[in-house]
Amino acid sequence: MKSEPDSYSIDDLERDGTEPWDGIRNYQARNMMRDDMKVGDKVFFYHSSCKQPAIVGLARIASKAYPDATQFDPNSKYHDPKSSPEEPRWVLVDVKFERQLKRPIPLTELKQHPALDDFQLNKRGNRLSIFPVSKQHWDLILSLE
DNA sequence: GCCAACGTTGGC
DNA sequence: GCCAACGTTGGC
Repeated sequence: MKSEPDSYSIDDLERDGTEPWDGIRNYQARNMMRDDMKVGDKVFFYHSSCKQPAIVGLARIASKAYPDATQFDPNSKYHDPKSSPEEPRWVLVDVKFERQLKRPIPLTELKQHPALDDFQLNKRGNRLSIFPVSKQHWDLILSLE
């Protein structure tokens, strides 16, 4: 799962412990949270749009998908006037801090491994803020730590 | 249903 | 700040 450290970093998650992952307004990402994520699933926490884009920590899914309250709040930047509590359009999951990596694994380094060519972060135009990681990729990336 | 315009993401 | 990628919007 990606996050811009300027808005929410791995340090913030460590401080907060568990955080509702609000503001996802992409149908593909929403569907993955709704259909594919299970409590206890492991998560890579990735810092995007910053000096050193990198995988920085581990987390876990801490809840099933439930409606994202910010969509009903007119004062929220995530407000969606087309959504209603009766028929919520957007959901979120809670994410629970597990640990920081011993060192951040920068995107530049991930790109150097041919075995990670088809890892989504390494693909051009990758804009999904949430995507699945295969066991092979997971194990390889963790071994770089 | 097509497609141009526009907005956003995110690496560099 | 630039630019590629790509999702969304809206006119037709």
